[in-house]
Amino acid sequence: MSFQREANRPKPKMGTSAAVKLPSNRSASGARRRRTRCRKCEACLRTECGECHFCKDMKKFGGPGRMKQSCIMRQCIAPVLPHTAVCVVCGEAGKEDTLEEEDKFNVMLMECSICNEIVHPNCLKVKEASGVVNDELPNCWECPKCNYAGKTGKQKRGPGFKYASNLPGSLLKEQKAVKEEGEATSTSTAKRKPEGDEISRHRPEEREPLHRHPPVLTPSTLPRPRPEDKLRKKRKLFDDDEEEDFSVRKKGKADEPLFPKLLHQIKTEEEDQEEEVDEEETDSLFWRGLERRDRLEDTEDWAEDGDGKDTKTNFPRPPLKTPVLDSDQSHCSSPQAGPSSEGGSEPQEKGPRPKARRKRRLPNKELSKALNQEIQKTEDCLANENRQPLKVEPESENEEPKRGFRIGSDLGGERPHLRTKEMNGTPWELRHFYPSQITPLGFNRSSPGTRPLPPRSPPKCVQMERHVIRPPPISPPPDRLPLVDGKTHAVQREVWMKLFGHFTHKELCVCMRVCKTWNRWCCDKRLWTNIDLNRCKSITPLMLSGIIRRQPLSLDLSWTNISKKQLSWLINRLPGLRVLLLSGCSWVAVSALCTSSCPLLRTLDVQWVEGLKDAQMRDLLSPPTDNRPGQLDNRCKLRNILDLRLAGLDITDASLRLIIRHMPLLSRLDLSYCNHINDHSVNLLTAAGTTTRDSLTEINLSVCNRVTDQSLTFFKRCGSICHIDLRYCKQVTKMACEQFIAEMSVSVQFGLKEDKLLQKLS
DNA sequence: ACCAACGTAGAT
DNA sequence: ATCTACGTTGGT
Repeated sequence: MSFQREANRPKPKMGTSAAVKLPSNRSASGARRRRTRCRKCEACLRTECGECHFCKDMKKFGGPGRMKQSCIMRQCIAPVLPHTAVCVVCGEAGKEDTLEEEDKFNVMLMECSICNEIVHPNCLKVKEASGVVNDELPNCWECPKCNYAGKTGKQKRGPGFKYASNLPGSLLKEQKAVKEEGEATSTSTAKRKPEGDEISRHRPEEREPLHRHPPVLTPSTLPRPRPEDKLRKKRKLFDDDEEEDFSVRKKGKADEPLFPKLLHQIKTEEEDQEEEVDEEETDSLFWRGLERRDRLEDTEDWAEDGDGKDTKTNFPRPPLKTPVLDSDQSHCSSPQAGPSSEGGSEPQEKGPRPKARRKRRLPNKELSKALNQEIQKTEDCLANENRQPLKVEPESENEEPKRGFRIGSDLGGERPHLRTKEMNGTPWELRHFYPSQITPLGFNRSSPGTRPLPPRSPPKCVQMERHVIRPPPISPPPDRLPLVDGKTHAVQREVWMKLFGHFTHKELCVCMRVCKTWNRWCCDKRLWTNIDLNRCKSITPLMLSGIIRRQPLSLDLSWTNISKKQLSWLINRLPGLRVLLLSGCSWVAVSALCTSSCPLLRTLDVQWVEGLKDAQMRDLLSPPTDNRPGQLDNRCKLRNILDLRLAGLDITDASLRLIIRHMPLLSRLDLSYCNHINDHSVNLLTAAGTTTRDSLTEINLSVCNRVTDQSLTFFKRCGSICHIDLRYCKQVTKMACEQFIAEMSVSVQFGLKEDKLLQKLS
């Protein structure tokens, strides 16, 4: 970046003809039409972030205005053809508005991603050849001519597509940075051993002494193994040509049979298939976590508090309001892609239209290649995972006893030292086991580390970047399941949805492979309010897009090696996120929270985050420093946090002061295993004039060895306190606890639920 | 007419 | 391979 600056200075005059030149494009057909934002997608509806490179360039944000690019947060997901676009054959605009769903395709304008020609499929003379519709982009296909000619369009970028990597904040950069930052990465990679080995030896942790203590955090070099070699081989298979085969294969097989000639159906199907591809992959990756989650679902309580509540609530009973539609629309806003196309029960015999074979073509080869690679990777991963037992140990979230303070489990969680190990090349996998096993408090959760670690390699950030960002899942249009004979199934979608509501995420993933309609239905975000990727070794681009599509209210990325860029990317696309669990992640990744905002976040778990100390806490809690006009507000980005989990962090009163000041709603605070926390800290939290004094309902100070009996006297000031966990605090006596109970009994009845665990009796 | 920003040539 | 700059298009 430094060099960029210099570059700018000179402001060489280069681009005279730049934008205008469309040589190759023009040759084939008329002028290339620039696409324009759809104005409906989530991205289009957003306001400028004011922080990205492009925003900073804008005059309104005090920049020079030279770049003239839209905010990276507002990159349209489905850029559309301009209204002025017309068919090169008949010279008329698209007429899809005039017809029914089924007929739209032939009268809508389609832009060829290869020759750029914009035509009405109906106006083409070559009807025999089939066009290949690109579902990624509205009104985009490979026209019959090009398709027939076997052109690949490789050389050009598809219309309307922007390389994410162009974006200044691109992962590419980060990646580089990371690399440089710690060469540990590569090292670790090299060292990394085959998963198999690791698996067998997971146990060790159990033996490890429960060091709960503030682990000495190692430098922030992230141990991110990125074994890609393996993948590499596979990828090859999907280069260009292969990719086609791949898609074709998929569709041909499963779908065709179902919906033979209907264009819509075919389209849909393929679309779905495509989706399936993504979804499947993604989903499968979710399995582990999902499965886990599902199991726990019934008992899970974290929903208790506001945050979790919503999340969980809907799950079982699918409220079928289709809130999502709007946003989705954007995605499908394009005439062709509209959800509407689904219902097609029409026999597609309609004459003249070229049979468009729907195939999901990525806008450009690069993209597709990248995507395919990812898919491949994912598949590999899947394969591996499937091979292994899906069992997972309960993770913090899940296990979390309703009350939020489940000490043992979470706390016991990972210790940083683990990380160190990883860095050294030790099995990253070990992490998985730690948490559950290390329960100093004695709450060992079952599920010993049965879970094998999928030998996944972390994805390339680059690839993630190039992923097309998709809007939330569409609440699938068909009200009823289309049948092969053109009729529809008697059972309505809502009923199906209720049924799906009882499935585990894993099961939903399976359902998604059944048919396009189920695929869509099962992607409904109401079925995915909680997405759990806890301990998922590698977060791939597909997973990220899968997450975005489902718009979860709760996301657990604990103990994953998610990168900052990925997290940032996610957060910015999950505006409604309520619960974010990042325990055990690196500070580098968590720091994404410093620049992204998730105003609705209620629960933040950053326990055992390596490298998270006072200074970092300050960055996390400080209001944006950028007060240029246009900036939203300078309030703390985490001002609405109710539940904050800081177990195992090396933080001091300095952090507490910030928390007290910036989190007025804080109700639950987990400071267990924080060795610097002492009576003075408690004094601060409960001092007159602080909001925490009245807002705190639960506090976890277990294994805080500097806390003494005196803290209990401070807690008497708290008006709402209901739960005080002082277990394993060496300096807290049982006597003091009993005294506390006795004194409080005048107003509130407390009881000792366990040794040094005070709980309000209600 | 004005603003936003697409798509790409050219610089790094 | 990336990133910047900008002519020009598209929308209002």
